[in-house]
Amino acid sequence: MRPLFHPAVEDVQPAAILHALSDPTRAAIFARITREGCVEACSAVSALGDRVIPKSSLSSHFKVLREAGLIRCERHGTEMRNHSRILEVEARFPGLLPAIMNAYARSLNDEPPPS
Amino acid sequence: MRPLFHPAVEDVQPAAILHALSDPTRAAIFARITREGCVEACSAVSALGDRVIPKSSLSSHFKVLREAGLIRCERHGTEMRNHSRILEVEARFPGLLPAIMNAYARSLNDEPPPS
DNA sequence: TCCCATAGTTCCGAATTTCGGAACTATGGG
DNA sequence: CCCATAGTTCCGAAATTCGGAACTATGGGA
Repeated sequence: MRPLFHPAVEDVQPAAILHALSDPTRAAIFARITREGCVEACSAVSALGDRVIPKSSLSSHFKVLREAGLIRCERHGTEMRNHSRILEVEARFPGLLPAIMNAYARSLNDEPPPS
Repeated sequence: MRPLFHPAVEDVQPAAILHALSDPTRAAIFARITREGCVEACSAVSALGDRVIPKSSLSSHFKVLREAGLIRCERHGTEMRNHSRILEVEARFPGLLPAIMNAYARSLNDEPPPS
């Protein structure tokens, strides 16, 4: 397995970032990776509410985030470690990712889960 | 023709905004409406580079922007006037729209059109 | 009033994208 | 060498997007 492709930070496109984060599931995954520094792929499953996300869907979510330049993925043994590229992206597009994550946090506060 | 539906600002969702603006054409339309204050729909066609955007596509782009809460549309006679809701959205999600528009502006500077 | 031009919307089939189960591959440990 | 774990790929079904053609709404004449 050759290392996965990651775009150089100067090739990262706003459209790709917005598309990647326009999916709440991916945004939650990215938020978690950023918050925790490093997250192993499958462990993210159990953490996103109680919804079960199929492995194949998760795999493609990670691929979208990686190709958008939002995360860096490397294999360690049998597991995949995912790191946030937020600092790199922040340098290129100042304020973008914090604003997006704040917006999601805000809207989650506004609408607590329908209990 | 009854007035079009516009979401209240407190119902505006980050996912919808990111999805709407993840399309460069829509982002350009929104940027133009915001910059100029008010733009009539079809006049936006000629302004987006030299690419011809079919009327039906334009119509659905405006619809996506409107339903995401980014613009307000009202009919005046036979034409449609579109206003940016950037101030409302800014109040709810501070920094979000400026950061997105800066990011697009930045990436356009980085890659001038392939002449 | 009727007709026309302008401006947008709707309809609908084709192309593209997303979803997710099942099968497959990679890696490390007995 | 075989197995368990972790992810990826494949592929058909479902959902979205695209855009041409037909349709509708509005206002300005004649």
